[in-house]
Amino acid sequence: MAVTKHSKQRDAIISELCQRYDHPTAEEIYLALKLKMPNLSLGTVYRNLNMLSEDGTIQKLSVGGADHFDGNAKNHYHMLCTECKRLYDVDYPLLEDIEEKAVNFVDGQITSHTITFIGVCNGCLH
Amino acid sequence: MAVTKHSKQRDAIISELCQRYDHPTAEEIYLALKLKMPNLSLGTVYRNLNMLSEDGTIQKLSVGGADHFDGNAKNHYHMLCTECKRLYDVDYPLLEDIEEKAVNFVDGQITSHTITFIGVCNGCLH
DNA sequence: TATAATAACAGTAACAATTATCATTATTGA
DNA sequence: TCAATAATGATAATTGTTACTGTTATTATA
Repeated sequence: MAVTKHSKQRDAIISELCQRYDHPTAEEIYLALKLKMPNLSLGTVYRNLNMLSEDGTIQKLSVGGADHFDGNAKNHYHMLCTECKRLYDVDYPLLEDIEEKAVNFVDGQITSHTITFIGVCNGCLH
Repeated sequence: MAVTKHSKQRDAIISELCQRYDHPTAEEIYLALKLKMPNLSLGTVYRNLNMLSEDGTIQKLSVGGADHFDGNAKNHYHMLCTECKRLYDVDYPLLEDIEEKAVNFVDGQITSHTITFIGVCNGCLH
């Protein structure tokens, strides 16, 4: 079902997600908001994150383990640290033409693409 | 723990995975092999797939929902159909230098990268 | 080729992440 | 203001995966 009505919970979820750059999981958002909205429900967080990512308002990132969410809906790339499992933004310039080029290697239509770099972050190297 | 001894189950799992190009989930491999090995255990399939992917013998692909596995351990790209959720190989040429270039945008070391095209496959378009 | 050490197994329980259900509450348009 | 219904909270159910345990199979060595 598409997003139609407003709700304080949804606004809080979006606001929380857009204020942070650590690509939290549903539970991490839930725990953060629970402090200010003690009777927020985890199901509500999941429901909203899924609706919003289907809307294209936010992004869902699946990299193994729990799903992460990104308040920045514009396509950009990520790095996954194999040690701490954290996801970082990578400001590598968008490969504008990669989708058109890839069409030649694909039986179907391409609507977007993701790039994830795998490695170890500086925090974990030291 | 690393792979040391041999087993018929492990050989069957590798063989099954290398014979097919549909990047099956653990359960799909289990169901396929169960026909010939009726007392194969799902836990054995998971255990072996995880060990083998840590070894670098195979690849684990996390794209949301259940993990998929790829018998081709060489880096290559994939396309995810948003309709049928199937994963396809994309023979797009490897971006050989993208990791070196990305280092400038990352706080850490990069060991590999993945690219996933998102779209709708021909089967689902018709 | 027997044997001892132990990796790998099957079966099952436990766990974690996510989704579904349902009665109640909040939002919205008329 | 009120009716329609989207959204919520609480909880149950489901799904995907891992951990545990006693047994079996593999392997190296005698």
